[in-house]
Amino acid sequence: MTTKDAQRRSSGDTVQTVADAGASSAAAPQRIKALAGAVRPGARVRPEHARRHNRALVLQALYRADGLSRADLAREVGLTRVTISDLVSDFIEEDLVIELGLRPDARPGKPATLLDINREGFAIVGLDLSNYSVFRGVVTDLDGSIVERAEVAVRDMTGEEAVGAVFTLLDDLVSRASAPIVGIGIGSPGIVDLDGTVVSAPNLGWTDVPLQQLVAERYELPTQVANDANMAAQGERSFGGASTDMMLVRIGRGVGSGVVVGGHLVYGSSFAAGEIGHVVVGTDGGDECACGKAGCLETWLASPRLEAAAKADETAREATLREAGERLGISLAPVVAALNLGEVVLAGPHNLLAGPLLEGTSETLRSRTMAELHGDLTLRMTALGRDIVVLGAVVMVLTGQLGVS
Amino acid sequence: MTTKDAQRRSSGDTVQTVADAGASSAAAPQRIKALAGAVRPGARVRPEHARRHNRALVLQALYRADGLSRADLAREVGLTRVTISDLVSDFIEEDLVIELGLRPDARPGKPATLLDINREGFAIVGLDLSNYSVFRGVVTDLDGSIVERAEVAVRDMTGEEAVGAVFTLLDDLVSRASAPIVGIGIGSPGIVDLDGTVVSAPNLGWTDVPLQQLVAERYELPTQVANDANMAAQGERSFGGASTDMMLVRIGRGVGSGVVVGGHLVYGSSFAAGEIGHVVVGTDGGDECACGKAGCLETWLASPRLEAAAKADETAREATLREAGERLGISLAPVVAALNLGEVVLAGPHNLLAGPLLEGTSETLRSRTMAELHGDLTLRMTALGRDIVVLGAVVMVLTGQLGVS
DNA sequence: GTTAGTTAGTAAAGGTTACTAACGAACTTC
DNA sequence: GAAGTTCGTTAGTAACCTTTACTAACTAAC
Repeated sequence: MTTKDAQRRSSGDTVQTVADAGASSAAAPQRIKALAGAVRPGARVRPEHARRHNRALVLQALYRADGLSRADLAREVGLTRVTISDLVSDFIEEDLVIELGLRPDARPGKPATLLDINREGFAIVGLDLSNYSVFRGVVTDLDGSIVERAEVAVRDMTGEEAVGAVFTLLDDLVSRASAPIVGIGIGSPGIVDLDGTVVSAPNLGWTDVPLQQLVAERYELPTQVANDANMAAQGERSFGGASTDMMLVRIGRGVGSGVVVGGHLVYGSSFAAGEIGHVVVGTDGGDECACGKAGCLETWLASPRLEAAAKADETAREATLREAGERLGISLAPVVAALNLGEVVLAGPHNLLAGPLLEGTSETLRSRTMAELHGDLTLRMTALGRDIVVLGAVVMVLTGQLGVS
Repeated sequence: MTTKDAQRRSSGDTVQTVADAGASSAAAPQRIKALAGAVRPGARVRPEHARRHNRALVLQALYRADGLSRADLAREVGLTRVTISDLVSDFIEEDLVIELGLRPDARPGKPATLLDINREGFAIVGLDLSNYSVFRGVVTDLDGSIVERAEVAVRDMTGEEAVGAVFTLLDDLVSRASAPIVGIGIGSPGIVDLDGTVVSAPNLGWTDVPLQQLVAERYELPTQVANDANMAAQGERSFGGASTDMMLVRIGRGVGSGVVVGGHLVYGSSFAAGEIGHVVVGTDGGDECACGKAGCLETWLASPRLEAAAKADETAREATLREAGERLGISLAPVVAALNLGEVVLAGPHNLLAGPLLEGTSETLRSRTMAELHGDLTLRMTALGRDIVVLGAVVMVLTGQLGVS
């Protein structure tokens, strides 16, 4: 098996991230090679690429429904029992899959050996840099269950110093992980390109910061950096059970969103997809915005305004929140129609969003689109709360390294 | 080679369409098996699936840049010269690729044998059912050059009768094709699902008409049926050189669009993506629409209104057209921002759209989004004119059967 | 004119992958 | 206890792409 491993490892493409999982962890029984070097779209397929794809399918099936046997997997994935056995034996050798024992059912035939992903045997580190006063981070297992938390205050930090804060936070979390780390996911504000370079994040004073590369090299771990709202959308997709055509709208100091089409995140022609905060809403003016225009979505929805309104009397509070919701509905209606979205999810301060605002958005969306044409549209709050970005970061790592989501 | 061929042909998945290309044409030297039975996403990869993928890559490279040698292909695609030679020899046997002769250059080394797709050796049939008074059809070669045209009047035809008109048109075109037909593409109005069933097309009185299946069985040819605006977007992508993140807006009796994200057409959660005609625009009312709402995009932009305005005096004409354009811009702005589109293309009556309307849309889009954030946005008319839908249908066939676009 | 170096394309051999066929193991049902 | 069923493995095969090595055909330079 040693030669086989060496060959498999040496072959293949350059990967976005530098190192493989487990390299920095003594506890790792074997490297995880599940998707190390994913098949790039549009590239040729060699036998080992096919193998990787099939490995991902098996992991995905195991991840979704635990307690499957090899024979179950064969039926589910469409490969033969022989091939599945071969793939599973690889996984078991890497400690990525474990045998749970015999299936307890009373059925004819030899009892099946149930398998599961070794969900607690590996860790993932997720970071959320979107809050202006604090960077938050977590360590989770493969299920996304949070096992460690950490924060570092960053108020007014910018540039190199902010990068240093990321390292401080990661140093802490990585040292506290008790299982081999599969990878690091980081949700950053601003425009982030496909290589995980933060093209522009004004609040952090970052311009063309190759954060993904910096982190990957420092920790020798596969790293994914992406926009915070996009990561939140990923998190909602996997852990919030959102549909394959959905939009996640984050409302906080600003307004951002992540758009998922056909199960895939949309990046856009210059990696700025989801940046809807400075779209002008309606044809009747509005407050002046920091960007120079008037009536931007952010002027209606940014949390300072909503919080101020919330402190007013009950009637004014409700009116302001409902109007904000209506404005959101007005600007989302064309997007919902054009993409035929099945679901729109809001994330942000629950006390501000969950009441009249959500209702206003919902009613406006319905009254401004053709519901009968586009089928049912679900509008709801996320159930993931504050952890939505870090969980999204975890999903990005799971997807990138194991092909699982 | 015979056993090999037989095996390759017998294996494989069920295909959306029933028959392979060339089955009904005596002139076909061999079946085209380029992509017959495309790899479904999420399904396991067997060796032959990988082969199909690589075949598509080679064809794609040849399609885009003609005059490539086997060695060029090897460099381009990333496979070895040996493998490329093997793939190319298959293509040549199928008559899908031809040798052009030696490269004329004066370079060191053995002169290369240039290859090209046999662009004139096969035909594709494309139909456009979106006009309310006439079904249009064409026969093209693999380049999309139109070699035959046909029409059939369908004013007030609905239901079975309209299906009959499709058959009449196809009978004519199929009989006039002088080369083996690779497949049939049909752009239909209304909601069309992934199987090519017209879920709903009110103008034609169609509900759940399995048009793709009907045509595929009748002509024993691979068939693709999709929404007309979506097909137009495909046509603009391939033959109009549009970018990978774009939107094509068709303005005629109604307003429809096709959205392309990351190079892929968006279908939406209930196959109604692009249906933006009945989105309410602005917050200042508008004319009543047949759908019951007021101020729908169609009330501002549908061609009867524009034509009426065009007959008025010059000042009123320009004002109406510009206002219509502005309304389009208002409703597109959120979509452009959310998806970070690089390009928006208009298709429809040139005399109505190309002037003040386009300008109004362009200015409105710029003034209501953050151009500096989203990079340059191109807004333009299509150069494909009336043929945009039939050409899109041709692209769908090319993509579906040869993996080329 | 000869030699060296380069490029194109082919041939043979080898490794990986997943398949089919067949079998033993372990259980239920009659 | 015999028969049937299901699980997982073993053995052998087909398909695919690779590496290595070769010939053919050209340019460049001495």
